[in-house]
Amino acid sequence: MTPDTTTRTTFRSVQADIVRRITNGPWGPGTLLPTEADLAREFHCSRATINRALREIADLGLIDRRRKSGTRVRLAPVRQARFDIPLVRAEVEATGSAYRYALVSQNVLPAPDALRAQLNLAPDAPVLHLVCVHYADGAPWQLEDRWINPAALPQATAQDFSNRGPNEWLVATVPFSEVEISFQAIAATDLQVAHLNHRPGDPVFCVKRTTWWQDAAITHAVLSYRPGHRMTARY
Amino acid sequence: MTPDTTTRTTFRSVQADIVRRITNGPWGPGTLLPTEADLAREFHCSRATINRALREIADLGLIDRRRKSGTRVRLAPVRQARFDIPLVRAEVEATGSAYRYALVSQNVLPAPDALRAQLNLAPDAPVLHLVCVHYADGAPWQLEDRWINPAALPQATAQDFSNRGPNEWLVATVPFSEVEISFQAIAATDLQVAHLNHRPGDPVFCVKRTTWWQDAAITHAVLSYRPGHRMTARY
DNA sequence: ATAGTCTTTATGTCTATACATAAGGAACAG
DNA sequence: CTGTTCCTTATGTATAGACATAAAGACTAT
Repeated sequence: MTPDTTTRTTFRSVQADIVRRITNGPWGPGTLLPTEADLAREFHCSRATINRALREIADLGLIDRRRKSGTRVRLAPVRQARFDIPLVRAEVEATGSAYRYALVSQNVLPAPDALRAQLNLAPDAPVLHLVCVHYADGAPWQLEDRWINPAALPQATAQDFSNRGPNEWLVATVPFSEVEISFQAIAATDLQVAHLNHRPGDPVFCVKRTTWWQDAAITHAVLSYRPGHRMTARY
Repeated sequence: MTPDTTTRTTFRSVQADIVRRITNGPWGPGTLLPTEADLAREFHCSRATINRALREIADLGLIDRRRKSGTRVRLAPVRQARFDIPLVRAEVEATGSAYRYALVSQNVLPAPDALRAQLNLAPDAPVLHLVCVHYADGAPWQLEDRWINPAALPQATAQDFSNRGPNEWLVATVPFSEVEISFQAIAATDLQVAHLNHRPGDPVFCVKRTTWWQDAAITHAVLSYRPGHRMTARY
């Protein structure tokens, strides 16, 4: 248990040791940890090193830190899963498949009520609606049902999306300040049946994403995947 | 553009400024950023402050940092979504609902082939199989279909799960070194129809989680949710 | 009791400095 | 031309010391 003094103390070794004590050692859920100063003395290192170790452990969700109260092991460790959200092109090419893109439709129309609420648009505000399909080795991979707010992004209306997906154009063009992303299972609609090899009512894995820039909603997209798609993370 | 010198320079302000320059300013994709030393001079702060700001921006996935080569804005920002994975109890109580737990069945049986592959078990290895339901205000919220490897966790067989969910027992009892978690949409099976208010074939949002401790598979769980469930994150 | 104020304390952050380490690039040898 | 060695450089990390800040707890006046 005595820290090694022959090798240089690194924040990673401190971190690993503390995590060990929390997960299978003496510091069970609810335990109040020693202060940074005490730990620094114990590990023969500076407080900054302890601070960094503890800060990262807190990031993982294992401990809670509060000024004056100190550092406490969480009762229920709120572990977080991190999912990479790549561009579809990268996602497809990562599987070793050839990527192809196709634009299905593009038009400007008054915003449907549900979308108006989601993007906080004025009544009768026009929106740009795009439907496109992303293919992996010729088979449909993802259907992109996208709405862009032309009030926030006037250039979008004049843009040509026949060769390049709107998402690729957006990430390269528009900064964003906030994104909300949600995963859910829905029953296949006509659009998904027509483009994704689904049968009507099939379970479809779907990602809905809304993006804002400085309090203005930029775009909302419904990305639905081919049958059997999973989104995986390890930690 | 000149940094503010009247107020104290904080790594957060540096960070915000640099992110601004990347997202809507002069530092487009592929740009090589000035070195930490140069930025420290520009922002009138120490290199440690710049380092922390850049390190966190790299964590977000906006930039790539390499020794000697320097810091470069990523071509395709690999944004990551972080999802909290709370205990069901916490998840339900966070919605303001009353949590209730029920054990549906508990028995030891030979592992089905698919599970044997997933957990890397010996042929005919026995596993503990549990089915339980988590309720929010009396309505079913989540169905937990869990398999525990008694070879890795002998105490599990003797444990009483009638009042406390296996997940709560597991997180409080077993450390883990690795978790794989995946989200997908499946068609409702008999089990989900019986316990979750689904109709047969309905789309069900489902989370599959496998947990290892020191190369031994501990447990595998299929968590399926009530109709309409979404998993949401912002960043 | 109760509300407001002060003290104490643990974490949060910044600084200056030092050394470690990965990796690009130049110099060199074959 | 090709591979090896060495130098240089940007990031990575540790340290001591200082001050900032949130918040618990004590103390005080009503």
